[in-house]
Amino acid sequence: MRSGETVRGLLSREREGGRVEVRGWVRTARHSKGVSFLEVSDGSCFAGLQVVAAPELANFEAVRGVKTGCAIVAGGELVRSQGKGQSFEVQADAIEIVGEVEDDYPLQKKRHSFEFLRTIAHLRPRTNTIGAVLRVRSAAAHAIHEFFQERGFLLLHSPIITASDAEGAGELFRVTTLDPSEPPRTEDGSVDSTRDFFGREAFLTVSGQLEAEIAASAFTDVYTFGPTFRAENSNTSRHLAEFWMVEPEMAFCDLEGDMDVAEAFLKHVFAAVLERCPDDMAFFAQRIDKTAIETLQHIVDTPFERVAYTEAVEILERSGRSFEFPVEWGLDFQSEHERFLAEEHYERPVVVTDYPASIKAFYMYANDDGKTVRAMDVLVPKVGELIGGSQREHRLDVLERRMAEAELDTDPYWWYLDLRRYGSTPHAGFGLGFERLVQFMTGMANIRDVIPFPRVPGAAEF
RNA sequence: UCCCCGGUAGCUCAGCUGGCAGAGCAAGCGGCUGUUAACCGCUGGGUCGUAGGUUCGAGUCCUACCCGGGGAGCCA
Repeated sequence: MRSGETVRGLLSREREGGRVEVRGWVRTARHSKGVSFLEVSDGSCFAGLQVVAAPELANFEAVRGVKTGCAIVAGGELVRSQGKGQSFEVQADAIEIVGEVEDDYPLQKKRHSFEFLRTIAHLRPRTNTIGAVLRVRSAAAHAIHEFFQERGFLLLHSPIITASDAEGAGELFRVTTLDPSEPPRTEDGSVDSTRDFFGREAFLTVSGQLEAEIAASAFTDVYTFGPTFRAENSNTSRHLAEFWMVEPEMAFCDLEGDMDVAEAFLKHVFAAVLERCPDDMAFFAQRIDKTAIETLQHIVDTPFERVAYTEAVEILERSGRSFEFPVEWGLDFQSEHERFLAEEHYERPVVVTDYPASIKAFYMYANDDGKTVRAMDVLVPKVGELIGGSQREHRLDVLERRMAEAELDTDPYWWYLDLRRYGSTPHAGFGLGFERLVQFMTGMANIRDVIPFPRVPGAAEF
């Protein structure tokens, strides 16, 4: 049952001829008295393969009952198509109806709203749009591993369950095996976490960065690519409670090296997807976002601009534009500011560096000016920030001072501080939300439609 | 969490200043010899999100709640 060729393979053949077998699900069926056309998709590519059934088939009457959603295996000669719209088709000599479809199959041969498709997440991968999204997602994931592996980065499997709260920010999901109705309690009445599964409080990870820093202190260049979790009650088209993050970390590396890698990384992933998913990208350009392909190609072809935060503030102030939110040194950029810089001022991706320390995390390397840190954000046209990264503070005394200023309890970070005691090196890394990357590549408006099974506040179906 | 918009057939929607519940697609049945989201004909299909209220009469007006979408904040 596994010997068949994919639709992708059959359609990419040089020439017709030979008996082939195609297996998949019927996208649309057109029946007339003397001939039936079944368009079969197996998910291997955007296009389906047309199967032509004639009355000579032993089960022609049954084939006439095949409709959208049926699973079939069709064998026959691969021939040049007489009709328009496809190069090859299969002139069937046998069609096995493997899985029938009940009358209430919800997918139709027409456009559905994405809201509706989310309610049938078990069937929506069979649609044009979600199918193309998930192929692009897979190709992008492959390209990400390819980029780092080719450069000798070690893949680190950072833990999903952690006891530390990276950055001290973001709401955490609690991991516990205690009975919520009757947890063990200490003498003062609070929940006794020492009797929980791990003997302490535990949470789902919000970032693999700190663990990646551990690994970079042994393997030099490492990356993580895994799920992360945020229990924020934010209900937007750009947030998920469960999402995937890419986080490289490099020892003996400063912010300039970090930016070099980030730029090469984005160019590699976009170029790979454009090359390997041309039909899917053409569909996005046609139906979702007209500029989808040219936007990615532009980023591949264009060197990124680099500008310090302080200079970027001056550019915004001199622009003469009236922004909804104020521009002032010390304030973080709003989306409108980021988009102005990337879309209108530079008309290309721009990396903004050296942000005020007050708006960035405690672990970022402090500049000598006493005001800024070695942080960088990659801003791209249309969406703004795509990557956020920094050179890390590797000087123990400075790091301890910053943690004190941030009023962080240093006890849970004893191992993180140890790294600064034993062979500390300048190092840097960045983070990228994988779903936002897929959103950017495809032009999909809602992040819930670029992950197979979205988890958001109030919804974890499927 | 805050602001705005919405919820009518399986899906996408129309339904006017309150007065008999509608269309297209899908489904079922029939027709059609090369279709391209095929086409043509017929048929079935409704707790108008939920609960109250106003009214002779509510899909329509009012209140609360639930769900969905867009935006904001926060972020990736």
